Amino acid sequence: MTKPSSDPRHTLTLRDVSEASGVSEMTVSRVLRNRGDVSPQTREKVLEAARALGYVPNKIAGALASQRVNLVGVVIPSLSNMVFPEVMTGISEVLEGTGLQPVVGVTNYLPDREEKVIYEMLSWRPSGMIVAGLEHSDASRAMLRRAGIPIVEIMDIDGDPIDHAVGISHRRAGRQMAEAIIAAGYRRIAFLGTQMPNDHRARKRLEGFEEALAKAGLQLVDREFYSGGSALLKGREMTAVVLNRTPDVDFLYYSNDMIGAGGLLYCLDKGLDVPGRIGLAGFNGVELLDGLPRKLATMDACRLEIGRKAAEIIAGKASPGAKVELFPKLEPGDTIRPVSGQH
Amino acid sequence: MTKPSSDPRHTLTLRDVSEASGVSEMTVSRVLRNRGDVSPQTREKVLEAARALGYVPNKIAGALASQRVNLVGVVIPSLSNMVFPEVMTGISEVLEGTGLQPVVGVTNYLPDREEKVIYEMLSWRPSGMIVAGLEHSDASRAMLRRAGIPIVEIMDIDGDPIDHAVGISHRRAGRQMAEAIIAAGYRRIAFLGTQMPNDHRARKRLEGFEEALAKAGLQLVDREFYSGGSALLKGREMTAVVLNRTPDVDFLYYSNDMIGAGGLLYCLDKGLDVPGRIGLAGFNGVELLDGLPRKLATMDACRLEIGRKAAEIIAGKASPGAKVELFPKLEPGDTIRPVSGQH
DNA sequence: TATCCGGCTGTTAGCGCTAGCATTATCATG
DNA sequence: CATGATAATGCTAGCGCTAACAGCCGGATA
Repeated sequence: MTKPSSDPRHTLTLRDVSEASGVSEMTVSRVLRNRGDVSPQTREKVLEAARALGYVPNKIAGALASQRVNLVGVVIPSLSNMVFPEVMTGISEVLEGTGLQPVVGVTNYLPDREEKVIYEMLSWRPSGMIVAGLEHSDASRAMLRRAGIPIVEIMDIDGDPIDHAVGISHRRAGRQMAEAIIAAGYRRIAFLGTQMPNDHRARKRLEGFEEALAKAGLQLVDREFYSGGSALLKGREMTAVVLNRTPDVDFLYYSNDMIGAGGLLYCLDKGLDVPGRIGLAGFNGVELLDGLPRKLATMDACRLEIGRKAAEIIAGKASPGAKVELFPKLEPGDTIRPVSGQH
Repeated sequence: MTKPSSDPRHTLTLRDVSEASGVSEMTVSRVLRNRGDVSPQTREKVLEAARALGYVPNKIAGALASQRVNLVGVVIPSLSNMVFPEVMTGISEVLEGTGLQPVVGVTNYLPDREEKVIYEMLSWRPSGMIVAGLEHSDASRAMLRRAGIPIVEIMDIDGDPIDHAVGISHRRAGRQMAEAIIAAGYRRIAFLGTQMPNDHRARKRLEGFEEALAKAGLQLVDREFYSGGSALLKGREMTAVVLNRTPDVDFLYYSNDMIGAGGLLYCLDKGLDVPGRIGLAGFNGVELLDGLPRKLATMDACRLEIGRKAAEIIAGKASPGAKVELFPKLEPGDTIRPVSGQH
């Protein structure tokens, strides 16, 4: 009968380490978790044995026994649009020191997928969940509510959170941008954006935007939607379409910076006077814009801060009211002309 | 004594569902996992009860009991550079139907962090691991080797894999690009790239590049490095520096497309004749380039395909030799002039 | 009628670990 | 020297689930 330690294919357990170091499993467990009193000599012996064997603790068993899982589920719609990676950065930063670890799930803006992702995550019994947006299926909401863990919905605060919410008001952001555009004297304004029925935040921005236009007696003179493909290229194409269809348009409001950047490059290519003849604005405040020939007007979505605040709530470092509202700053860049009469 | 089901704060277990539906826990388990024979009536009853209670299975316990975990660890250096999200897409696509689920860990190009991430992941006993790159600490390699699960190292094949490797030869990619540049008649060539000691793939490309230059009796006339910040902006800045320091440079080879794009925008701003007076090339083949005023020369890194192939190996759908080499295609775009004498 | 078979359900025994004690060794105190 | 305090270690009993097998039942077979 070969001893387990002599079989390199055997999966190591605490028992192996305990046998190798001549102490009980419990003591090994204590050493490996840095919990409870263990004499320095014993500690050293155990650590030595664990290292020599190449033992990696089994968190599955540990989590089951201790009823504690150091995981935080993060459910977001996409990784490829530059906005969520930055949210993740904020989350990781804060979670770093807490022993908590983020686990990401991606929904591709599909409610069904979101439901599945949430179900999967909850089945690992995480210590908390961070979910993008306030719009979820009834089943998703019910699961999250029942889970008995802190839930933070992020990015948006225009709605009723399940537990906590950290974000900005996209409706207000749209309104603000519209007001700035109107104040700058633009009147024939078009919207260019994603054709995603489930991008609720883009939708709310547009609603706020149109609301403010209406208040000024205006309405959109054109609108164009896209889905899929290279955003920069799509921005060019849509801009071409709109400029062709509505030649006298004097402002292009994009639902995100990436297509806005494409539009800007197109306008510059065509030799249009920006921001004199035509103005442009996007949304998000992505780093990319810094490298453009001209800085696109945009609004920062407070992504890093949202990630941080959400993680703080999960980590119990902050115990705020249900909603935490952040306030994006409008950055006029070089693509909105200065307000007439005060330059 | 209140029954558990009457306490909304009680965490649900199989037992609750079993009591609610009047069958044994085992049968509930079978229904919920779709395994084994269960009569349609019983199945319906159980499903009904589970739904009514809002029961979410506990995978921790399930995994411990069955010794199977449907997780695949994916360890990558970064999420913010457009390349890994696409790899993830490939992985997810293939894993979709297999019941396996990817879990991402990010190392920020730090070997220490990589070691920690791998350790954490292995402690969840995943069914397989996909790790970017071939360079790891001894401890990391040992852990992976010991884990007794399929390991796939991706992106790079210039080296010795622990188990499997799927990727391209970055050395060869660098060489190929150099050859194309030389063939096009450029002679005063500069390199602009990341100052990351641990971006081994960028390093290998540069090595291959210089090797091919040397073979043609050439060497770099200038080089410039950066770290951090907005890549597009950095591309502009570095390009300005190089053009200023080495005015007669006639080709700029960038370590990635993003800084290459910045450089391209800068050159166009300055009214330089691209690709006549000066040529440019990047690396990766990111979508972004499609929207630029001129298409940057680049080499596709086969990201999607790498993700797919790696996932197939993990899922056991493919059982290839140790290494799977993919071959990137050089896309000359509009920033390398046509080879003299054959236009 | 005895036997077997396949469909369905239940029972038993852990998976590898940790909470919560119980136990022992060590030592200062009165 | 008994006593109690403290530090170090071990034991027991699960955590919630599933593999493996055992049992039961009705019907077909010989």
